[in-house]
Amino acid sequence: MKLTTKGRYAVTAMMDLALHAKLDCVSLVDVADRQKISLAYLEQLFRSLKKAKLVNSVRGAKGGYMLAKPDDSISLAEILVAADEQINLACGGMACKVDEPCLTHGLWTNLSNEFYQFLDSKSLKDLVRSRDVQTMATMQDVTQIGNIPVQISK
Amino acid sequence: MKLTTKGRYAVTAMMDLALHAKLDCVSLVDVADRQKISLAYLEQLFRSLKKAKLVNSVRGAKGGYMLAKPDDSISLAEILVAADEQINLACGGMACKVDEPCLTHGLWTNLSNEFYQFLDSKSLKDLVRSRDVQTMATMQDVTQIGNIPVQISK
DNA sequence: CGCATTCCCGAGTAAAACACTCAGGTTTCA
DNA sequence: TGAAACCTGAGTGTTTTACTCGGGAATGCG
Repeated sequence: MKLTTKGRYAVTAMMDLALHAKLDCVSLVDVADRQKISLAYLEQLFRSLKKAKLVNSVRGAKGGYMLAKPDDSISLAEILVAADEQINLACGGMACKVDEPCLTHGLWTNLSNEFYQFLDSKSLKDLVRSRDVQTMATMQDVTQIGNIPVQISK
Repeated sequence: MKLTTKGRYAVTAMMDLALHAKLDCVSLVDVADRQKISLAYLEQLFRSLKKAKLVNSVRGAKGGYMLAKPDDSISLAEILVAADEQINLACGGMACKVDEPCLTHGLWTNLSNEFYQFLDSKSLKDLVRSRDVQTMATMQDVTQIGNIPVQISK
């Protein structure tokens, strides 16, 4: 009943993209820097996100990643699933057979479904819009100015 | 985002108690048998459930366990928490400090709370009442007759 | 051209969590 | 007395997690 850091990082990184990759693509170095996530780990993570068609990539110098879809059509559930974070509380294997399911089998599948619906109803846009995310984001940008003095204008 | 078997077993076992320990206490041997769970593991599990005051125990021969409270005042959340199943999606340690929380910090705490409320709104009584649980339970009882020919009457 | 930058990829690995098991002890009923 | 049950701490193999590492391939820039 807990989230892996992979899932958490995936959401964080996607929010970072939503905040910074409006016009241009963003390099993972920047994301890693802003969100304090290991670069190598992020690269691995973005492989999954790309495979799930949530981000597009631009290779080579000045390359990076950007959202593959508008932020209001990417759900929290999608991101988590892309990061191997299966939203499935159901009983795996063990004594729970198809012909003789365990007492709680139905319970877990129902809960999983309900929970999935819930997470699927939250879009990346919703997340990014919240007040505290906005203030956090500007704080991170301010800190960034020291490192990257050029503001994106074009 | 997945449940441990410990949490699942805890709920299953509590449902078993709710179904069978109406008047008398039920031994873990019976529960283990009906629900196909290792006895030793169940014993360990019931330590936690007892510590959480969800069950009472009767020691010695003819002993066993019973619910410590009426089934409509035990929630799914309580059971899961008792089984060390923390309902907490929040970011643990890492780069997320109190003075400088990560972008998603608020998000996870909110989600955790919502999810907890949800699980806390489901009582053991609700779970046990569902149609498929009832049919499963009677099936298990029928299978039991071979092993324990005496029906509890008093 | 060449070289820094960036994405891309497979594999490896230390540490933690999980899902148990075991060996013994204590209490109680018959 | 002895079997049945709860009680307890410790141990252990397996799996998962959360990374790291070494190298490769594409691309922009001077």
